Amino acid sequence: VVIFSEITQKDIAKVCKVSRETVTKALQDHPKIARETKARIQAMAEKMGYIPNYYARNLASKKNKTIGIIVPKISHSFHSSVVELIYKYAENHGYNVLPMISFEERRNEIRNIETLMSMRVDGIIANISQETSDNKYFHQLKQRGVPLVFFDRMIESDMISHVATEDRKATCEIVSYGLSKGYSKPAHLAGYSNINIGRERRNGFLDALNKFNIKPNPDWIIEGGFSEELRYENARRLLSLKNRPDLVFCFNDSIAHSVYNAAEESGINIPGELGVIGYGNLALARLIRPKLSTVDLPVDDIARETVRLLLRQIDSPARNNVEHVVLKPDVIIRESCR
Amino acid sequence: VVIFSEITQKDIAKVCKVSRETVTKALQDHPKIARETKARIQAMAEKMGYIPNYYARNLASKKNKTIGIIVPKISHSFHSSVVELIYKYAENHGYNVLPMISFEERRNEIRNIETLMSMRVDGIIANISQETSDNKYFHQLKQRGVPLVFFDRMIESDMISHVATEDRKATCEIVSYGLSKGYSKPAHLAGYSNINIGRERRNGFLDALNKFNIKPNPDWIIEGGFSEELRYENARRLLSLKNRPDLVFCFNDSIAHSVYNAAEESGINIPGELGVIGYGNLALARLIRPKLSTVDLPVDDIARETVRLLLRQIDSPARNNVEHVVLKPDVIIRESCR
DNA sequence: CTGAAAGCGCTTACAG
DNA sequence: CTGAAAGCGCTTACAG
Repeated sequence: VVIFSEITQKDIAKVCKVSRETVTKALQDHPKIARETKARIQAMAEKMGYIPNYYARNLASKKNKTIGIIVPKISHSFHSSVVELIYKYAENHGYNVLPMISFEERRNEIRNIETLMSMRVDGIIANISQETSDNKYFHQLKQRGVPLVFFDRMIESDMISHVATEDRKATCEIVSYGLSKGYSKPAHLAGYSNINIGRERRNGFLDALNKFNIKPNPDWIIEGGFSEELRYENARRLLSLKNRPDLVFCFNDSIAHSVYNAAEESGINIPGELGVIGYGNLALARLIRPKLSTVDLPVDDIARETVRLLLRQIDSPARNNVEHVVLKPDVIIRESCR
Repeated sequence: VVIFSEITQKDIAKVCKVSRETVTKALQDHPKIARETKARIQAMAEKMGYIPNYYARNLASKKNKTIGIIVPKISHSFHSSVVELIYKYAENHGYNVLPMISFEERRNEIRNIETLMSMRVDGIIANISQETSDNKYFHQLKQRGVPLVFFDRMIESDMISHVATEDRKATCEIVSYGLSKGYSKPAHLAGYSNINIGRERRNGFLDALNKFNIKPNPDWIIEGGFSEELRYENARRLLSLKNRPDLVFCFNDSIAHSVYNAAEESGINIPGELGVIGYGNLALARLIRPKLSTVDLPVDDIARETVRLLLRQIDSPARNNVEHVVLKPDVIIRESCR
């Protein structure tokens, strides 16, 4: 049986011989409706397969209990994990969540913002695309009074809450560890410096060099290139330099993995001739040999704090409560530099 | 500046000194509005920061151009990849997509279905939870005329379109390969048999045994247990049997990885004393040693076909066009059984 | 305890 | 080319 026409409260009202409004109230378990009437109406609604119209309800009530998440990708374990956790935490607080993907393109990100605005979501959580280099559109959100929290990738701002990690410090720590093990020619396969995480990790790297009185060699710092091909190409380029570095700090573990491949190709031994350090502690870090030293991000804390900051803004919209949470990542020493 | 009140078409109409309806039409670039008026209204809307109300628009127009996706998880690379690709393909066809997560619980899955129904989405794509053993709620969707397509995990039905893979055949092929290499005591760490993929892979395993005239040993078939702990426990249990199998076909690559760990623990050599076969071709399959023989799923094809079947139902709702697409996975022989 | 009134913001024929 | 009318399905005070 195909039910062609949509069943509305009006239909139920007609069958139950009450007014439309009574149906509304019975369905929301309103205290002022007679128990018997309520039961009758609810049973009938169930029987008729009534499902409330989300749009009509939200339009009339002006409540939606919905938050949006914008991420550049979900097919990466960090992103999918955080999105899943945010989804879970937000749902536990009674919110629907709408995940949107920007595919690392600013154009899509803007479209996502607009879609979520048009949906009048109660708040937005965002992790910016690689192409994003200002907060123009996100600031508009704030101007309209839409609660907003950044996590991970962001353009830092006094106006916008965020949950970040101490990347600079963790990087300095792990690179210092490497340098303390006797490596003296450090290179960096870097992230984009327009985005906080690229910049922080780069600065942490430079901090460590500074601590060891090593002058950074510009030839040994290569920015960008995250596709499999580009990662490999950058690694090869680095390793085929006639003045070759003996330690590589990589912006993320995938890049580190490409360095492994390029090193194997060139017959360079890790960690003997080349130390390698990653970032992110992907599953692969424990699987590749030698096991990769890297930095572990507190995924669960990031998700939980992000939701907490957002709900706080939603619950007390009057106060302009911008909060910046900075979480501590874990340095994980394995076998790839010693 | 915080914009407290929402800007509506009425506001624009007042400023532009035209009627509300004219604003509507100007904004949708209606051909019957004077070019000059249109431009004036559009400019003003832009200037005032007008963003249409999604709910009002959908309620009034009865169009939404939105599809929902329900998956049990996104923090697994197969799921996150397929969801991301479906998202992309659907978006390319002009659809918004709403991904929802059931967290492997039927209760959540039902709630997701209801939410999407209340949103009157144009169609739903689903990958069922581990707890789901009938199509009761999904059939209701069909009864209401909501286009629906299953992919990967599903309860097969003549009433519901789906995109599946030839798991049984691929499994038989790869297990036969293992048996042809001299292993003779095959075990199976199996998926749940209430769901197609668990059943198909188990049947493929049995087909292969049958081909080689090997009687399945019930002690060597263990069903379920997907958490890291349970996987490891099952693997240990299997390997500590006094009559130990010499080949294990695993429902997925993660389980195979646990078998590696358990084997290492017990000093059992792979592939010498124990052959291991996985399923899914996760990134880890190439990273662990020996490299894992496994079956690769055509993720991109799955996503594309799923979207295609759904759009077909949306575009011609009158016909009851149930279609079943079955895609061919690739057997990938590496080093874990020989 | 029940219902009539007013409205949410937008769209779609229709008339002029 | 522009606007008045009717409506989408639901909710929220308010009156009785």
